[in-house]
Amino acid sequence: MYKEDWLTSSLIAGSLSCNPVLVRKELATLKEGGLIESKEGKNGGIRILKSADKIYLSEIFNLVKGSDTVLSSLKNKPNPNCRVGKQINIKLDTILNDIDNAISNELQKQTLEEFKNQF
Amino acid sequence: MYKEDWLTSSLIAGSLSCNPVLVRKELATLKEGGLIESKEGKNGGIRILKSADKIYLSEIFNLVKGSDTVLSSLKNKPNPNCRVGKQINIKLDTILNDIDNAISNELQKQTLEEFKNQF
DNA sequence: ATATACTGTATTAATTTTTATTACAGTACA
DNA sequence: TGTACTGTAATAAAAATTAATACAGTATAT
Repeated sequence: MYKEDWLTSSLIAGSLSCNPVLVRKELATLKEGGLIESKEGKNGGIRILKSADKIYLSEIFNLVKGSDTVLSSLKNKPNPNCRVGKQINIKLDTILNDIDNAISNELQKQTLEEFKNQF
Repeated sequence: MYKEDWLTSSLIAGSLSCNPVLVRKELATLKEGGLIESKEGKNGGIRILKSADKIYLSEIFNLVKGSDTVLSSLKNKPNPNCRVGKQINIKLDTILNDIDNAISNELQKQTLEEFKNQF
C-alpha cells in the first residue's frame, strides 16, 4: 500500500484553498455515505472507496445536502393566526423538496468518473 | 381606485417579519420583470400587474435568482497552474447552470394562482 | 518504546454575508 | 401644504460560514 494512496486533509485543503479542519468535517459525511474511507495515524489520510464510475453526482449531492432543503431552511416564522401564514411553510416545503428532487435527478445524469474525464 | 389595491412595503414586511427596505429592494426585481407595479406618494404601494394564473413560479425564480447560479457563486480561486484547477470552475459552472435549469423546469409546473389556491 | 504524522472533534476567533436601521430625496394625494 | 408612500444609499447589527488553535486517539516507522 503506497503512501500516495491516502490524501491528507492538508493536501486537499491546500488544493481547495480552505482549512483542513473544514475538509475533515465535510469528508466525514462522505465517509458515512460509504464513498470514501479514512485511516488515522501516520501516513494516514483519505481515499475513495467506491469506484468513481459507480458514484453519480446525485449521491454526493444528497449526502452533502443533509436533511435540509437546498434553497431554504425555512427559518421564517410567519403569523400563526394568519390563514396563509399558518400553512405557508408546509406548502413551501413541498416545493423545496420537489426542487431538491429535480436537482438530484439532474445530477443523476453524470458519474464522478465522467466528470473527472473532462480534465 | 381603492386604497386597498396597493400594498405598502410596511404591510408586506409585517406579514413576512422582515424589514420594509428589504421588501422594497426585492420587489424592485419583480417590478423590472413586469410582474408588479408600484406607485409612489401617499396611498401608494405595490400591486400585482400580471394575472397570477399567467405567472409561473419559474418566472419569479428566474427574476429573483439574478445572474448567479443558485448553488454557488463560485468564489473559490483554485490554483491556475493546476491542470484541474485551471478548468474546474468552468466545468462546475456548466453543472450549476444545468441545476438552475432543472429547478426552473420544475417550477414551471405551477402558477402563482395554483399555489395561492392551496390556501 | 518512542517520535512522528495523521484523523476526529471541540472551542473560539475571524471573516463574510445577510438583514436591519436610519436617513432622506422625490412623488402623489387630500 | 402636510402627509404617507417609494427608491435608494449608507451604516450598523446579526447570523452564518470559515479559519485557527488545541489536543486526544491512533497507526507507522525507526
